[in-house]
Amino acid sequence: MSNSNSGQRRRRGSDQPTLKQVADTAGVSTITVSRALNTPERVNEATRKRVLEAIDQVGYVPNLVAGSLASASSRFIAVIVPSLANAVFIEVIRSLQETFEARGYQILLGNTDYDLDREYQLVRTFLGWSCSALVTAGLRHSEACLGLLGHWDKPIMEVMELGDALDLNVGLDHQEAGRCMARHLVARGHRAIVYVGACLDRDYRASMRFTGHREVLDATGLDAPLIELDRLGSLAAGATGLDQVLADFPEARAIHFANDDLATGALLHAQRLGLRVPEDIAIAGFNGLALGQHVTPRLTTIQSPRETMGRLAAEQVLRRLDHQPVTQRQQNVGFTLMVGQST
Amino acid sequence: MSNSNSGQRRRRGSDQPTLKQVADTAGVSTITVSRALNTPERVNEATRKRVLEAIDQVGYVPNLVAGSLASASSRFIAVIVPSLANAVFIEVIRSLQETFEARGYQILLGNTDYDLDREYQLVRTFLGWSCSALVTAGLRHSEACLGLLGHWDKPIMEVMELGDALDLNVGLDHQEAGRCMARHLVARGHRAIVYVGACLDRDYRASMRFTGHREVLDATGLDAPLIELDRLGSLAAGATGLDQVLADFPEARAIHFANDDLATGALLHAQRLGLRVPEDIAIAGFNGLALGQHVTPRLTTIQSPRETMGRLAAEQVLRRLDHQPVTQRQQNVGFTLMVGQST
DNA sequence: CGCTAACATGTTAGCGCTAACATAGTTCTA
DNA sequence: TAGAACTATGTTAGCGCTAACATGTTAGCG
Repeated sequence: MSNSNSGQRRRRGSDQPTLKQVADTAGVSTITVSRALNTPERVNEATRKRVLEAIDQVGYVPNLVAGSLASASSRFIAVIVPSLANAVFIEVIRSLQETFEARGYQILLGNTDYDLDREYQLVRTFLGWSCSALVTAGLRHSEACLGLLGHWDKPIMEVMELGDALDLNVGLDHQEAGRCMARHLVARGHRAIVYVGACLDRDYRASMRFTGHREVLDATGLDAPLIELDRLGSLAAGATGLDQVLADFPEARAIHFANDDLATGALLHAQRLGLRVPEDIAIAGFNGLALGQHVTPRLTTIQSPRETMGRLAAEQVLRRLDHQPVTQRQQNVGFTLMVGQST
Repeated sequence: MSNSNSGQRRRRGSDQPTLKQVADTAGVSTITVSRALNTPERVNEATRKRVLEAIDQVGYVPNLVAGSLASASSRFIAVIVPSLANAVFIEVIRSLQETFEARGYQILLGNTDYDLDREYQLVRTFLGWSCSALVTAGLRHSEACLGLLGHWDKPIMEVMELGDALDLNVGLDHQEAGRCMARHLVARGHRAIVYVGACLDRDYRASMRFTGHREVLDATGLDAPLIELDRLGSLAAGATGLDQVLADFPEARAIHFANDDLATGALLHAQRLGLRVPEDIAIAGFNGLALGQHVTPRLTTIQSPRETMGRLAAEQVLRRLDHQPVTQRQQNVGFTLMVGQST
């Protein structure tokens, strides 16, 4: 029996004002308040005004959790990157964030630390939050992760590189970028060229660039020695890289670094060692970070359009969320060789 | 009348498996499945195993939105910073994220772009997500924002600086840091010292450092000229800053920059101009970014313990969330003067 | 003036989960 | 050996909101 009052359970929940209280204050029903907030064009202007006043009056803050449960979707966009230590991802995140936030979406940031199992866990968690879309850096995923995403019917955007994508794809051709820089070095007359990467098994985009690099050197009849550092790209690692090249390949006259952090670290280290760049050793990087453009000699590098990549990716996803047709599921943002004085 | 079948409403919601289906498969009630996931120690081991198998079997992914609504709290931690362009905040975010993620909390990142109104909007949104705690960079908030937070009963952590905090506080004394560097420059024998900042109205911590700087110069009987750049700290802005000092204060022999980006930009620009550092002009920064430690001459700067700050802040919040007593509501993480060759 | 369409608002029934209370079985204590 | 204390699991009632359907009201039309 419903023992009407005595045996009542204590309520939980926050003691924040709810839609109901706003509705009572404004003298309308809860759904009208809901509509005044979410689809204002469907509510008479006078009513809407009354509702907004009531909201102010009672100090109402919408409970987005409840809204998301009822509508089975949140205004979250899951963004998964392999690292927050790398400026490249930060810049992509920043431009994704700007574009999404302007449209009322909130980014949910996940960091895999280059571990596909962690990616799977993050995807699981994010699916649990009823995200509106997923943006992930890279095309490689675990089987388990693919299993989850296979059932999912919301937009999936894979950024950074181009290839066989699950859904949407915005990026650039890393192998071609590697070829491009190798061609430049060869054209400069260099013959003894070393490629220096950091953790290429994890940063597989850098290893794709090495593949392109090697193709060109092979075709030119040159050796393509590789030095792999066991810690991720940083200025300090770049200095170590230079030392290692000098020790292992004293004949080397040019170094193609996997990224600008390494290259700049090496360049600054060369200064400390009293080596002339590019006369004694030429140095090239990849990414086009501000850093490399401020050192003397200016770093030769490849500019990856990170802002553009983030913005385009976000716009593409937003288009899909607006049910507008997406004409190009894959977009190549390209890259630009920036010839500095370091080669 | 309840027309039992014909007039049924169509359901919405995702077609994902729910707790109920797991429960049926495992032959237990939903609450047991819930407990097996959230408080496993309260479920018999054999039962728990059966439940976990059922979860695998049906491919269940917990709906965290529903869970949060029912429990009136999510495992979100709101983190609000003024900028993602500044490496300092990125590093703090990274160490917050590591510490929180290890304990199963997810960061909800907000970027105010140094705008207190945007901070208010972000706080509103985040409260709507039933966050477990709020971490914010800085002690300054709008009235409206304080109004919202006043009612809120969950942990609030203010990081970066020290002062009159709402709840918890981990940071350093920026005014003292400014004094420290000014003392160093004076001790080095410099008399004509210029402070160069960027958007000091927004980056008010930098202006606190200037206040400390001026105090010391005042006490020494020296002028404390200030140059303020109208764009945020970057290498390029630092170069501009140096140019401006050379133009406006040709007698200047030392520049105290508001941060390392500016200082390093100026240092690299000095190299391009053929100026000797520190003989022609001494340069000092603030933050202790890796960058400044790799240039030649090595930058004199103040190391702010950003990793420590993030970790301590997160640990303090976690302690509060675990209902453990928090002994120190305010923690000073201090700073270290790092004397390089640039002064 | 009756009909339809468009608009404005309301009623109802959950979304999927967990807090609170309830109940059974088991171990321990006096 | 009664019953207190503990363990393991279940039942019930929402959390606060919105989709779907329902109803009322006004405008437009021949």
